[in-house]
Amino acid sequence: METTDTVRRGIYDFAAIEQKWQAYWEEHATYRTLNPGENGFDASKPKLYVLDMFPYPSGAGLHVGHPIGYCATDIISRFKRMCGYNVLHPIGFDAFGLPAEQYAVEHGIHPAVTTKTNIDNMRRQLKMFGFSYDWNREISTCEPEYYKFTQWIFLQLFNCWYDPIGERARPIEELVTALERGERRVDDAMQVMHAPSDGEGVAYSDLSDADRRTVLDGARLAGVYEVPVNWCPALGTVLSNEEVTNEGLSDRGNHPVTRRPLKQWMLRITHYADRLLNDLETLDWPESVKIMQRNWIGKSTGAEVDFPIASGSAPASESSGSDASSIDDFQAWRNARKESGFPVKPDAACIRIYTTRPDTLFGATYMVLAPEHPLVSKITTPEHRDAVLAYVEAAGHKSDLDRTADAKEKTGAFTGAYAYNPANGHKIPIWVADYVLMGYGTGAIMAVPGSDTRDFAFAKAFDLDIVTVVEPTTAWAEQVARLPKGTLSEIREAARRRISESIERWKHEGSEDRGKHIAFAEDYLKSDRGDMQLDAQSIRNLYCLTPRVFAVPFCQPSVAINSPMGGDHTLGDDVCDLNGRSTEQAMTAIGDWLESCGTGRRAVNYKLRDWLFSRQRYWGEPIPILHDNAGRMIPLDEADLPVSLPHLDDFSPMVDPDPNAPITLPLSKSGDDWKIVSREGSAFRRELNTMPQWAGSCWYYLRYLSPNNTERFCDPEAEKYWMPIDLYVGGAEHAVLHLLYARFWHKVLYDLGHITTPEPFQKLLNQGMVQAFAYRDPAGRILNDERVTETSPGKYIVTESGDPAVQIVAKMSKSLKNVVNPDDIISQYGADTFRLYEMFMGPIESSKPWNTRDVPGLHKLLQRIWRLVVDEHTGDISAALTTTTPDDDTRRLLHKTIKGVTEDISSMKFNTAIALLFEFVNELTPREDRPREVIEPFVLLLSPFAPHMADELWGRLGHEGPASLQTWPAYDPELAKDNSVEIAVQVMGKVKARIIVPADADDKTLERVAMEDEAVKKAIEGKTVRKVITVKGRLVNIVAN
RNA sequence: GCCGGAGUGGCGGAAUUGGCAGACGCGCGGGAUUCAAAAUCCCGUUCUCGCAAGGGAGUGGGGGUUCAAGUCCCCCCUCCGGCACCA
Repeated sequence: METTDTVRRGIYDFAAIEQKWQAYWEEHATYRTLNPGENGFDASKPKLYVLDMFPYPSGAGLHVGHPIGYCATDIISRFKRMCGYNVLHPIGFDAFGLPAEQYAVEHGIHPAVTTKTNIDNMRRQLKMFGFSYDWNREISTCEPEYYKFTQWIFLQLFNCWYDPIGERARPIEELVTALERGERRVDDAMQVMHAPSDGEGVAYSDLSDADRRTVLDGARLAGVYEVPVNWCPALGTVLSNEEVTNEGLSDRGNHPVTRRPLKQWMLRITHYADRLLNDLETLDWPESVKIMQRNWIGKSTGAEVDFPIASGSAPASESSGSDASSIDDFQAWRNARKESGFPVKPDAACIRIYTTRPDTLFGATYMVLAPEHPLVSKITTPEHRDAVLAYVEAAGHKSDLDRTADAKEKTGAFTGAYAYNPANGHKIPIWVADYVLMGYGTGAIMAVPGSDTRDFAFAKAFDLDIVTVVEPTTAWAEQVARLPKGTLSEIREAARRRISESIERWKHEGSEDRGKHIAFAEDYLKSDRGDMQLDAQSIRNLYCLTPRVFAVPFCQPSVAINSPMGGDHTLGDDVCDLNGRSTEQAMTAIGDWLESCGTGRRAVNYKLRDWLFSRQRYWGEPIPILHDNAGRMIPLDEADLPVSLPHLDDFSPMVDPDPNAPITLPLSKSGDDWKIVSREGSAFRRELNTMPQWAGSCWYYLRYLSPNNTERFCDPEAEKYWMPIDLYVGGAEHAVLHLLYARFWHKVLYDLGHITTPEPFQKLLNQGMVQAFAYRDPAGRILNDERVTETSPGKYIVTESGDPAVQIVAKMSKSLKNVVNPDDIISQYGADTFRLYEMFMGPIESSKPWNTRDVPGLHKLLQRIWRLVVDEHTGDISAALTTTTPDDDTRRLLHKTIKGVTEDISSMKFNTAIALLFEFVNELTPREDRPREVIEPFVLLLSPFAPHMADELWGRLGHEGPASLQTWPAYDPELAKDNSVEIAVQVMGKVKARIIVPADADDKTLERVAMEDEAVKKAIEGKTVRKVITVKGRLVNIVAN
């Protein structure tokens, strides 16, 4: 034992080496990055800003999934630094928000304390990996020095408005000026009219002070609105749409979420919908993330159409003043609309709908209002009132979860009221149903059951008319024809019944385009059940006649029919004839027609909702707003920032299982000295809501640029130099939340001239998840590796029972007890081994299982590299390390390795880069003579991956300073090529021989050498050579038969 | 249901974008070294038939294009992620 220790003095002591170099880097500020203007800053170098998504300081610390992205960015940073770049590579902590606070609540310690402890632990872990962060730029979002500027940005949002004409945010003062000059006016809902026509609206100067305030507050990008919000009783706070899963549970903690109307701070991200959508095109992001953002923004184009409510349907009501009006004379309404044009706000006598398929207007056979739609109570007739009220009541009580679960079953209630279809004057019933959402479009739809799946299902359930207005394509009909036989015979039978019932009426309608269908129908009735083939053409005919017999409607674009129908010619000249037009043409035609008639207009809609920005929690940024007794909101001055979070002993959220319990805010428990602000003799109350989790992370990448600037959120010179971020690496779970919010704030700051780039994150990379192996027993139970035994490679049994088990890949989870702690791995093998292992596991962007069994392989690599340089017995430089000139093959190997590693790092293929390091070591290990000329550059190649060992070896090789500050080795492209290559010779596509030829051998040489080969001769014996294909440097294929 | 991504040895994964499938690592087998073990070094390792030489099959399944397909086209299956009454 003792002898071993003394003899092997030169053993690879990773613990000592890593400690030594981490201390050195810290002492010498090796990775300190200078800003433009600082002493020693080299402006001639190109810049690179490499950013990791910063971590939440959770009590559990880092698990092995975190560092996989951090290793990747560290390798890139170190590599580019060696290539001569100024590299900005910072880190910090996302310390505010629910996870930190939940932890504090659960452990009964103040969040400020737990957060600090957790950050200290995480910082220790991060340093242990040897990442080359500039620790001078470390930030934490919960420090007042940081959130001072989070609050400052909030004030920017509060103090600006979105100008739809200039398509950018502008200071609110500029709106005041425009309003005072009369360039913009105000409508009767106190909304700014951005392009008022003559005499329209009210002049701002004519408004009272209170109204002026309402106008301005309504225009701000940050404002308070009463809206139905996601309330999570268990967390005691509201949540944004993005924080609620599609099961209606909280993103964090999986608690139920209910809807309740509350007055809340909203950020008007919807103004930026188009820019957030369009600018995605300029970004080098994974397509999947772009798609997710596009879907979330959910832009659609179509039209808004007004449907006048038919008189006689609305009851004479008790509160006549607010009652919906109605019209008696459809023609008169049309004429009036032609005069007035399409009003900005729908008048009381009509229902405004939004549709993406205005070309199907003639097929609108009924209308549906969302249960929350304000017109519901106004148009419902007395005899339907009870049923409708009951339905609306029930719909209101349904949680999101219930609504999702019942999605298949269509429910609804008839209001008793009717509206006129503006295209054909048909009187159509108005229903209430919860499949129409108040939050999208206008909260009302025209139902076109012939061309919409949901309307179709609803119409079938409630026996409403279905008219086909788009002729199905043959392709669709063929698909239907492929349905199981039973389905088809059902269609056939049902169709027969419907046709015989309706054929007389159809004839009577005298529809022109029904002529051909009627002929078909008569044939159909004459034929026997058995011999009537349901070919594609019959299916199309049947769908045009009686779509109801089908299981699903035809919803694709095609050609318009029945638009109008034969019997519709009562509308005089004002008919929009779409028949025979393609869906695309019909859209244009109906759009023009609607606009000329004043009954509709083209419109754009978004799924994106405004960002619900207040939280009823303690551990977040206070919102820098004061309230006066008149209900006015007063933004604080910049000089009053930060509004420090007051210390509270009881900071727990209000948790009441009753989803309608009145809300108490944690900050209301603070003393009056914080809550009440006196100014010039008046008392003001502080805003008691806090900002959400995401606020701090919306701009942290800007704070890194100049974290110590107390005057500004960032230094303009630094911003101009470093932005945008050249590489941003993090988990895919932030695809919409963080990445959308941050882009929004960034654009606002850009509009206001505070920063110079329209987008923050130029290139984005999602690292894959680190999973774990698990095992499934015959009963389907999932077990971890402690409970199974490997009997032979790939075969497992449950240790206890002997049952067979199969290996599967699962998420690491506390419940499975298969979470790997990086501290354990590092204490056993060192950080360099850990880094190499994580990078060697596979492509950075794909998820893959952690396998501790594989780790020693990478440790062995480092030990072998160590022994290439150091004599293990003496601790001196190995005697095999010589100053002799390397032979040609060795030099070629080095240059090939440099080329490969350089290219692989550049394209972030770290796993194959490490494979090249292995190959180099495999080749050099057995050599008695290892020229320094190849070993030294190799140590530099190792540096980004295993920085501690590289710096140590570099020193032992007799150099001053760390390897990580050296210049990246260059390669000679000529030397990186082989001079002879092995080429496969195929006969009819099968490899029959291998030949060695010069690397640059031309086609003729290849063919000649191949034909001379004995094995080839044998293979083509007795055959005629038809053709010889040669691929230089790759293969020869002889076609012979 | 819709939109993405993926399926390659016992395992993680490579494969000039149409050109020798399985680089590299793990595991496994064999050998050297050792009194022995660990460590180290060397050899082998897709499956299958065969003592061997050698043959056959093979990238989720089925079809196709091509001298040549893991890679391109059509159909299908499985897994993972996202969205989900968005009119």
